[in-house]
Amino acid sequence: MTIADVAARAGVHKATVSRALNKMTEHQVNQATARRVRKAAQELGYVANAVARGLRTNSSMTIGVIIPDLTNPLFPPMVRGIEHYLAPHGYTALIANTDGDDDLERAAFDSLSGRRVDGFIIATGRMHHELIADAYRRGVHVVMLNRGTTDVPYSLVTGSDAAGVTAAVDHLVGLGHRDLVHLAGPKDFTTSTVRSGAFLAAVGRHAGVTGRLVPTPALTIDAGLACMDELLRHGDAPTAVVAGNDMLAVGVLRALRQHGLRCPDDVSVVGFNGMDSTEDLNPPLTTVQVPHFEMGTEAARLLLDDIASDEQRSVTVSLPATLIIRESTAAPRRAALVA
Amino acid sequence: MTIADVAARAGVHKATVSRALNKMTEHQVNQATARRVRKAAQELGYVANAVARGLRTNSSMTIGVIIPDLTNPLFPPMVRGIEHYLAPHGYTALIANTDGDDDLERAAFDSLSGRRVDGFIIATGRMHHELIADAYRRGVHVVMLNRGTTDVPYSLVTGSDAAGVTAAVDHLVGLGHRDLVHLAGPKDFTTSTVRSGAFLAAVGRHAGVTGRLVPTPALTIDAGLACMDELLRHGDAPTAVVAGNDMLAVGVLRALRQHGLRCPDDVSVVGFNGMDSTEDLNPPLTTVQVPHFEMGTEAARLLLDDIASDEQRSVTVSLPATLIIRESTAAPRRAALVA
DNA sequence: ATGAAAGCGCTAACAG
DNA sequence: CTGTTAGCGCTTTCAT
Repeated sequence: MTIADVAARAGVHKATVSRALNKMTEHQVNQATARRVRKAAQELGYVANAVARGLRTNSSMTIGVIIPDLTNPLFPPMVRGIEHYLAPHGYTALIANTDGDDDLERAAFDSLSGRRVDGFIIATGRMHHELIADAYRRGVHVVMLNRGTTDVPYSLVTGSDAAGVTAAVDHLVGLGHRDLVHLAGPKDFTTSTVRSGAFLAAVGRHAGVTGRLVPTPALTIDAGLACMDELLRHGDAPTAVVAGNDMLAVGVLRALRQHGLRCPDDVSVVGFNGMDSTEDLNPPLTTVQVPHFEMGTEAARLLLDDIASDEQRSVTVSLPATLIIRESTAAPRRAALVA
Repeated sequence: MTIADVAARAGVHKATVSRALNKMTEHQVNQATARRVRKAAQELGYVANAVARGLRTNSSMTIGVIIPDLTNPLFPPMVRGIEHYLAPHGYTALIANTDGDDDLERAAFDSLSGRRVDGFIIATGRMHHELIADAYRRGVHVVMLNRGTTDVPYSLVTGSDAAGVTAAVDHLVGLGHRDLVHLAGPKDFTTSTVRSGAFLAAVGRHAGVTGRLVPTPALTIDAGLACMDELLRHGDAPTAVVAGNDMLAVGVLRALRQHGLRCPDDVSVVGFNGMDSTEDLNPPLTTVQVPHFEMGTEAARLLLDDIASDEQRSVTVSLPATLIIRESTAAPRRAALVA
């Protein structure tokens, strides 16, 4: 079914059909004709060929979304947020997983470019990124999500990590903790840097409180397990740990259990991200809730605005993160003994 | 950058460029010329326009994937499996979320059809589905994933739910349970039907064991909570429940806690699906592990095969599900008292 | 208000 | 082996 079939059935020219069926141009055509055309289209079950339109208009009405790992519960809500905003605007998201692999990322980017997506939302985010610098040079529309790049002034949508970390530290100190550890995540993630800085600053505001930074090689359960295990082996354990994300926190919980320690009795743990499942962990995890869905919609809005106006703004939108207090944090026992 | 630019720079005709750059036709062109063309393309940073190619070849090299809820941990691994198979074959997935809403589903299907996807993988799955019947009539390539339709003979990829449920029941009965409940999920999901049937059959194989079927309005934490709460209020609780999925199981766990009951001491619980997080629930959940990633790759393989041969096979691939025994199941205490 | 004609970037016959 | 030509389905001037 093509536009020609509809034209034939309605007894008009192709161009008239195009005009009648297009929201922007339907006023240019006689009411009665338009109705006749729509009827014909309906009867034939005609669906406009977006590919042909794209070729002609040089716009595909699609957005490339690059995600490191869809399996990480962080990202699906963002993707939903993105689609939630795109769909009513007639856009579709092409989603590509990269497993954080540079080559796959490049391949995904090229593949999506070849498909002439109108812009990208990129939720990857090493700090230095050849790919993104390239894109910027070529004038490709991009909005960064979750993590930014320092190389290039693309717009960025994040959770307000700093505020979240600060709230976590204040909460812990308020409970009486004096020896905190922050499991910081990989050094080359901008989020890690921001959170680490906020952690140190927050700790510094409280007299008599020490805060240690422990980098982790990844943001995974295994990394959290390994790092906490290390700390425990050296008899170096703090009374409370602020994990860089919920996965690390789960790893910490496992390490504690393996060493016969209990949370929060022996060590308090705060997660980061507010994955749904944290409520049903053992114990239910105190965590910093980040508004992932809204981050997605916001990124999509920014991108579509940029595309519509064909400019490349450079704003940073930071959505509020809030501390959810559950059962993995309590007053320190060991500190009481020491005192 | 178009094919014409490359042709000019290499001093050959557009068609030659097309041939040189296309894996299928590059043998038709002189080695030296081909090298010259590739060099020119490289230097200009030429990326073939997939839209134009699609218009010409009437194939978009793109697959529509329809998912009810990306936030359900069940689906991301399937999506990754799909992409894992598609990418090396040059295909890209267009993913659409439907929230299980019929209208959104229709909208997604139409939108993807307009984009001329070469086929669909549909992971939705009410048993009767206007949309899918339509698609079948129109000769659209579809593979069903996770849940099937009874209306139309599309190929289907599932986990072997029946085997999983049977293993769960045998495990429970082996522990000494004689009174089981299966939280079955909505009646109009094929998975619910399959699991219910398997549950009854498995129970029937053991003398002196009763198995009750309790349908739930949805496969959510809240539904699990409500249904278990209901059972508990009526003093009607079994010694063990086989939940239709992990979310329901989490709900059951919460209901138990609210009634001051403990798992597995008072009631044993088995989940279904093997979401990652079930390992860190309180208590770690015994569950039936379903191979989601492989289901995704398998569905993609089936679909691409159908597309390549332009036929519509009608096979059902059922991938083995395995019982993972953790701490939410144990011998019944109450039964011992009764005996 | 409608029709005619051109062309988006590419591939596939067909010639040569 | 390479060039010529036509056309995929649509939108967009330009006429009328």
